[in-house]
Amino acid sequence: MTDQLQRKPNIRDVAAHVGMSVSTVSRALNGYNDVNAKTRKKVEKAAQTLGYRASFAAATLRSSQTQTVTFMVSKPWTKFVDPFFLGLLDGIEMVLQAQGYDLQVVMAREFENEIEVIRRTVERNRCDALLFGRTRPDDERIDYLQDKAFPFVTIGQTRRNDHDWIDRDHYKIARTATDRLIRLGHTRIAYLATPYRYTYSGHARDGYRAALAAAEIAHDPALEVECYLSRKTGADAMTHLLSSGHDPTAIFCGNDMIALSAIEAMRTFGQEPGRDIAVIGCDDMPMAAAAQPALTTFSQNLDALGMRMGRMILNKLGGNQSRLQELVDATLIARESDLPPARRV
Amino acid sequence: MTDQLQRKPNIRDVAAHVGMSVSTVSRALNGYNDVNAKTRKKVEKAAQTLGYRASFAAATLRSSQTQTVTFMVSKPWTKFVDPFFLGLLDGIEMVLQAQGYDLQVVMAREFENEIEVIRRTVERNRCDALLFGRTRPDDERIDYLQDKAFPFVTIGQTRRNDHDWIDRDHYKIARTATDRLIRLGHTRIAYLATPYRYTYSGHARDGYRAALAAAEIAHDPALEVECYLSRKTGADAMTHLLSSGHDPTAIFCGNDMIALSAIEAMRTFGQEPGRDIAVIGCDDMPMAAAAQPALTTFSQNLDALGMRMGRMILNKLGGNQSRLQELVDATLIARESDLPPARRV
DNA sequence: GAAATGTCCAAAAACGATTTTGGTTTTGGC
DNA sequence: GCCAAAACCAAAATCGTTTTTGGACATTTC
Repeated sequence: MTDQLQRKPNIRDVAAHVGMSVSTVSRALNGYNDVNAKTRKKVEKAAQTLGYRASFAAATLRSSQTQTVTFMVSKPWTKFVDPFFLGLLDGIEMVLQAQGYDLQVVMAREFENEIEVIRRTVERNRCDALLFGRTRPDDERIDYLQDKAFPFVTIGQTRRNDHDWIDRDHYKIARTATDRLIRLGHTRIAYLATPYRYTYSGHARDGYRAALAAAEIAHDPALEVECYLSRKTGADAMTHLLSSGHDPTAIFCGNDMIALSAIEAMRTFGQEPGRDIAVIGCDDMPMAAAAQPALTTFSQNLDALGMRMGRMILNKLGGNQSRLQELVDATLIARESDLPPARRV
Repeated sequence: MTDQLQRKPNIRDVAAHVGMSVSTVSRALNGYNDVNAKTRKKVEKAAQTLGYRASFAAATLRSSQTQTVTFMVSKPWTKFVDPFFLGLLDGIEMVLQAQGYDLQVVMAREFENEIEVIRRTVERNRCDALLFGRTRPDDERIDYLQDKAFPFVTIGQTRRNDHDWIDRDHYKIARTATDRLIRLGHTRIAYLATPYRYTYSGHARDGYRAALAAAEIAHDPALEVECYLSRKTGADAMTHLLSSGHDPTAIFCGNDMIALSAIEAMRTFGQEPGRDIAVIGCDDMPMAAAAQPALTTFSQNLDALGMRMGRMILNKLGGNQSRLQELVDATLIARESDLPPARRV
């Protein structure tokens, strides 16, 4: 039995090398406690020198555990460089790998594809748990996974909300932003919404409306405009508002992309952000700080969000049955784009 | 034999359901041609109604094929929102899935981690091929994979360059940019380099120097400054140049992040990009077009790059032994940040 | 000193597919 | 109508682990 094998060594080779049975090697390597410490050392050493690693397929087949968590990325995230994305993964990965879990990412290029990607992943048993975001009020992915009793955590809520999720508090964000604009003296405040298909967008709208109601400002439906995920969507919305005579003096935007796009459009009307129209965004993407004027927005602590999400899914995998739901606060980052209307003079 | 099974159906259930042998079902489902078309239809239908899908682990174990390609993301890409990244994956995925391959992404959070992540992935046989970028002149990942004869394609070259890669032509990019600045009348042209640890950075430097040499402009080493991957690195470099009296009238930056950061710094010296100092970047990230003044830079057609990369790896997986190496051109996007020094007056 | 309790390990049975081997039917050419 | 070739299919071997079962030995307890 030479140490130099042509083929990849398997567990039998290791067993032969140390002169013990296959089962002992397996138990030694997998940290069972009914194996002598000395034996374990010996086995580990042998595995090391032989360059042995357990076959993922074989281990999974037998134990039906993959030690892997899958994050599914949906179309909008694949197309746009959302700062949200990579920082989040970083946080998740950090937590998972400490417990010996791998993180892998798969992509769904079409909306219709999402459920199919999930099906394949679950039914072929390619991971132990799923993570994904962009939840909708009625989300068939969640129905499916609940039916299969497959562990998952989402970023974002649903109408029924009877599952595990983590979410930023968009209601509070919108409420805070709108309150602030009101306090600055604005009354014609527009809301440039992220697509309503997503649950969080509705929460933000509720926050916006609640702030108006609390200040006894009549809610003007024309000042609520739904935007989409193209680069120019904020500009379109802004152009619509300004050319239809609804002239807002302030806008709260569902995200920074919309805000920056809207700013471009308002300039073509000779309106200057932070002087003629106050602007507040959300997400604090890199461009926000660099923009002229610097954009007032809401931070998102991605590493922290990711780590919390990672801990939640580990919790699930550990067998915790209870419902896990976390609402995360964002903090306002006051910069220069939201000065009061008084400044105009 | 009821159609409603508690456990997940396996291939035996399908076989029993259609009253045929397991091997026939397998061959029918895997597209072998020695199975009657009618039989195949029947089997597929049965699989459909039973909700059967082949176990990934079992199939991989037996066939030692995963039908999966892994893209490894390295630290800098995980930390920064590099526009490079997601668009690229989109292109790769599109090509792979058409041939029935899955794309998955794994992350290496530390530099030292990269080789370990690759080892685990390869040795546990979790995929059929690897993709990764950020190659260095001497890259141990490549040594390892060549030793194992494991299929891979990189984004970027190495010193030996005896492997399959795809790369943007950074030599040409730098040459074009520097030529252009020279033609605009500049002679004190600085190069704010991406980290030299990466191969492409050296290529760009070579292009920069070649342009200077061709115009018989003496090469001033002080005008070459290496930047890193932090957000402020371009600013640091620019500050160094301006405060040490090396005053360039033009700069070519290894990427847009460096360029935009440098612009911030030059403004604190009262220097205005596109008026006092010409600036050319590279990558055309979203911020580049939106900046004031809009940044002259080089495009990168990510979908196309990704698709080409996908085709290359499929080629490899198809058994093509020949060396695959592709150099991709980028086109200059002339905007406002690189006007001639004459404009100063 | 026997019984009970632990500790450690070997043999063998899964896991669920693919692939090999070989046998039976169909087809087609003469 | 016969034979060779092609088409089709069943049985069994195999991939490399983990887990179950149970046995051997040492140590403690009565």
